[in-house]
Amino acid sequence: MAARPGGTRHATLKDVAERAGVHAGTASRALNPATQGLVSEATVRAVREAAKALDYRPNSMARGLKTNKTFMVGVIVPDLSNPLFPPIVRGAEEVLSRAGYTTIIADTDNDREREGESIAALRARQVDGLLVASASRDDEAVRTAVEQGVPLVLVNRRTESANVPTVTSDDRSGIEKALEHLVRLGHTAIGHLPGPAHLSTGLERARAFRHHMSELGGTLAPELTVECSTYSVDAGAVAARTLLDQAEPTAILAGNDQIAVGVLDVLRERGLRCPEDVSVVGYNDMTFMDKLSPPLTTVRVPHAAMGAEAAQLLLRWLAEGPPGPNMLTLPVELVVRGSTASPA
Amino acid sequence: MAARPGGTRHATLKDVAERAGVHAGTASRALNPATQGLVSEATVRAVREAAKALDYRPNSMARGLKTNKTFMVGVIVPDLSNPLFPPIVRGAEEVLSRAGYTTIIADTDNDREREGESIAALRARQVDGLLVASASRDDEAVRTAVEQGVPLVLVNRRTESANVPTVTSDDRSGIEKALEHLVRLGHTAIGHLPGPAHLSTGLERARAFRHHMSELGGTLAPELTVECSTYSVDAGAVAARTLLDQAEPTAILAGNDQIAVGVLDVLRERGLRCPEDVSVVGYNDMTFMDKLSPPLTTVRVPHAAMGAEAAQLLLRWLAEGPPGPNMLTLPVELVVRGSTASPA
DNA sequence: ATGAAAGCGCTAACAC
DNA sequence: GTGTTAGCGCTTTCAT
Repeated sequence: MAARPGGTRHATLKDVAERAGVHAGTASRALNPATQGLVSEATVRAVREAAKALDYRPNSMARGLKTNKTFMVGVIVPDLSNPLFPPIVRGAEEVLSRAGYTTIIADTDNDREREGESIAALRARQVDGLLVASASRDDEAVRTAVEQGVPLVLVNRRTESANVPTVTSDDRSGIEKALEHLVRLGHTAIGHLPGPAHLSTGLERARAFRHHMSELGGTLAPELTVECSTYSVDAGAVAARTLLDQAEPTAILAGNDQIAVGVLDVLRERGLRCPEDVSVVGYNDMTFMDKLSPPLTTVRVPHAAMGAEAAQLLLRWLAEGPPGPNMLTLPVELVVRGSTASPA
Repeated sequence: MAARPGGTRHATLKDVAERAGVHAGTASRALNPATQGLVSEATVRAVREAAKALDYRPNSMARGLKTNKTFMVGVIVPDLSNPLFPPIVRGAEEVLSRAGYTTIIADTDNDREREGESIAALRARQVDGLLVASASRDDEAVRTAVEQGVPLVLVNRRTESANVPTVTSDDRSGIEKALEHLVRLGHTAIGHLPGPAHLSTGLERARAFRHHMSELGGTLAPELTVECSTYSVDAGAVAARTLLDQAEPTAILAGNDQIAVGVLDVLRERGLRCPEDVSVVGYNDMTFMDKLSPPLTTVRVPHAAMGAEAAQLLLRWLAEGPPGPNMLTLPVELVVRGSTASPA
């Protein structure tokens, strides 16, 4: 080994056993809560004491090699810098760490290929399971992993490539609430800037928009919808310009908050006031969306809870074997702020 | 093992060796770039082919157990939901993953005790080294780890508890640039809301404030400085109220962007306009600070670069042994936006 | 150039 | 109740 310079060599189970005057096997039993009953109380005490004295830490690799469990879980996110994902990660991590699992985060940088690589790398590390927040509707990497029996739970985005437990939020109800709000304010020409259709959130919110618009009696002209190429401020701005060039919406429903920010920029750029000339609704309620000018009306998604639920599902899978089809949909909430008002 | 239901058993090196018609030891040599020269070219080809056919992935635990290296690095952050930290993590992760290292992130939730637990948990996982972004000036856990020879690099925050390589940004120059800007605009009564003094960023920026204020000839009354208990919007608002109760600054330098957001809230709450009545400067330039109203003048800190440099330092340590005293300070940049103007 | 064998630290099946 | 033993998958020294 590359000797840890000045480093203390770590105590091994054998060291503990010797100090306690027992065999390594006995020490193992004494330290493990599950097998502790098989050992005399005096021995348990002696071993525990020796362990404490030597500051013994079980070597998780050795244990993992033997038990074929690592107590590590991989979490794959498309972009950790997107404020949407840290809460998901933290929600998951809290649940997992309480159950003794360590979380490894992989960031795919919104790149499909890197998602595959991340899954492969994590599997090579023998993670016990995977939480995937980056799935696309057509996701080869997820399909493969699922086929190979990897315990895997999707969060935030669904896929059509595999039948796998998934925790999302209620996109239909979110869109419905947003539209109801706008229609109640008197809007009929409502523009929609959905996220990319290759992501479930993009497609499902777009579908929900069409469905509820016709139900609520709003205008459903094709030129009122412009799909964004990505969930970003820039793509939102590009789409907003296209929309405003080809139609005259009094309100715009954005695919997410970043897109909404892009919309606000373009409105300013064109001398249109929000909400007086055009109302804007976002989606997700990221941090600081209440500090924009005007504060953004948006749909609040319970990201931390989604992460936590997904982690629960995964833990159950790990403990009890694969669950049946399992689609958890968490409720969302419309947060009305200053970016929406009745049309002039 | 808890059989992976329907799962494919993973190919082992022995499987590969058998398929290639060689011994496991030979297969190992053939697959390892460093020892590949010891093996005939034909054998290398055969083994590589077998490995590919079986989709062989070396078991990192088995390897680690033997080599006493895990190729895992722990990264400890105080709060992943704070937009400041994801870029640091990503910067580090990119460098580390290119070198074959996997990153494990631990979130201490701004809790000293949890920092200690995280370090312990990561060490129990046999990480090869640690990147710590959560250090406090007086940090027992870091001190202990360093004393025990754990390769450890600090990023973003320094400590006085140990002599350890550290990558930060230039707080003094950041404060100086901000103050110069304000003084040039004509401000003399400049309030300061530094972060908590138990963090190096809090203390050092406070010191720099005093130093440069006296140098620039501004007012340096004690009632113009109010320390924030945490780096948060709420703590910033609390401190801002205190400040405005006891003094009449025409400009406020906030300890970071969150604090600045709290200041903006309080100004609004009191009917004071920014920048007409009070100018505000933040610190860090987090995402969306350019979308506030008014857009926030702030000091941009190269977080991703800091993460990357810290990772480099750690890699060097891992490869070549402990470096000497090593304090890297990255330059910062003042970003002037709409929240600063000349006093009325 | 390759096979044989030992052993990393741990757990578990088997003795006694 | 505790010692013994084998072996998880890999690397590496020692033979040959």
